[in-house]
Amino acid sequence: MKKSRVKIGSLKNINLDNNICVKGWVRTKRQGKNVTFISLNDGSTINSLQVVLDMQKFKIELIEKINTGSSVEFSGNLIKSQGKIQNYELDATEFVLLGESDVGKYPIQPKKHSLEFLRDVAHLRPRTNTFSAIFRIRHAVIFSIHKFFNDKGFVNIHTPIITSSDTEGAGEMFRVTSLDLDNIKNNKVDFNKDFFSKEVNLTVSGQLNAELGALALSEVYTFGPTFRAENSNTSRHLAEFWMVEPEIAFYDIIDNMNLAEDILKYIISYVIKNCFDDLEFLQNREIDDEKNLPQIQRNEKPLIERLKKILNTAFERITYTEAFNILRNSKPNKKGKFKYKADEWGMDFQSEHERFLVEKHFKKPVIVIDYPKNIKAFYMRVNDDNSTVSAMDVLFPSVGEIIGGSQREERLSVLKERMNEMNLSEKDLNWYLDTRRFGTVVHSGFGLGLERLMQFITGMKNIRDVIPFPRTPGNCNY
RNA sequence: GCCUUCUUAGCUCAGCUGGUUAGAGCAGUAGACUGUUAAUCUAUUGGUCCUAGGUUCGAAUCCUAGAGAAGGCGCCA
Repeated sequence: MKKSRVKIGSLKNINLDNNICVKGWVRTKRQGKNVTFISLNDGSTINSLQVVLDMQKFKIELIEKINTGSSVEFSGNLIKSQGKIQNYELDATEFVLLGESDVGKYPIQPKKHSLEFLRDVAHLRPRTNTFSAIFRIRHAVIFSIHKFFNDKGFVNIHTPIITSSDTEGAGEMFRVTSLDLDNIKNNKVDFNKDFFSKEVNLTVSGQLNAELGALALSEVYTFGPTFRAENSNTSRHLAEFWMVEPEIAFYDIIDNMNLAEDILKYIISYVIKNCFDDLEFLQNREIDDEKNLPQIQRNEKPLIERLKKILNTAFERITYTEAFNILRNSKPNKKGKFKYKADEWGMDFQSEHERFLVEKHFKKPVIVIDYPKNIKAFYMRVNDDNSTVSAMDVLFPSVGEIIGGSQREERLSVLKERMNEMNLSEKDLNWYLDTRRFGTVVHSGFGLGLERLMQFITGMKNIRDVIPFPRTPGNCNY
């Protein structure tokens, strides 16, 4: 009788001395004269299963074909382990080698690889402990986001990936076309002949479409890929990344801040509860990694403590003007330590300023609101002072801006005026303005960068290591 | 896009102010040993020193250009 497969992650719920079947990929093999030990992982947990092969029960030629990277099905008894590291192990009675692996050519060796090298073999890096942990956590984060919104009665709206609006000014866009680019007549592109009869691009944000949903369904969110063709070469930027964008009718900026703080805490507490083993692994990895760094460059607290601290900390909420004054009067500013001096109200904060506020001054997440209107987008609601808008940025330690959002401008005349100021075409956005023409309401929303949040939760320093297949300038493999 | 640094074996790295035949650990291979834990021990294979020019009697090492990578900055999430 063929036994059904048990995932290695569920073995802790199974009684010892049960006969079971497991399938997975070999991490390491230690072959001996009497017994061979195999460390088997199937991706369900960071803890690989030790499989013990009694050499007298099997042909040695068959055992020799089992190598790092090969896939094997083992059947046997789950028994108490004689080893010190694991509580139980599989005493194999039979096995089937499902897929061989040429260990001389398999790039993932049973040793520590650099993250840079693993990026080059991104198609195989999920086979490592680090990346399987990260991708399990990523799943938990995604799932918790949907659960958070679902439990609150939000409706998930799929906003389009291909879009004709390039109004947001959120960055350079990727052009989408079905034209034969090798045969353009007169070097002049006629978009009337293109698939959509107009110029279209990959979306940089689902916000404007989400607003349409909010002004009908009250509470909505989009969660999808967004694309920026900016030539950004940093450890915090991707050309293709995932963004969560809730949009809520009848919410003002205070409600908006509360929602942002709530969801971040919810996600983090969900991950601590459901991915503790993986977090612990990443925490130890980080500690190990930082041993080679000078004290100043190390994290003050281990990963899990940093996450827990977020849960029991009320985020600091300040206005742009308050933040500006703190920066202007700060020591580094007076001593000229900032690369960009904070001396003129209206300036945009640079990452060094954000880092000072979060890491040095308040030592906790900070929400900055009421930014000068000149440095913010057209759809943000103009405050009564007529010089600031009801924008909010949530700043996190180490990753910086993790959320950007605002109360939206619901007054048709003010919105039109702002679009005029910024030279945006009313005609192209008529569909958007209709929401203000017919039953407009106060509403708010924000965008949460999934990968930025992932960086904070996993402690990974480079954003390319928290997404399975990173897209960056000059890099689109796999 | 800008600034800085880096590129040596499959991987992680050493290689001094230019000087003969470029080294180590791991992986691989052969063997030994063993309830092991990234097992251990012995032996051993393996190199377009990123690429193209240049300087020099002589270049992994110095210079120029290019490619790729990392960190920082800007744009932002």
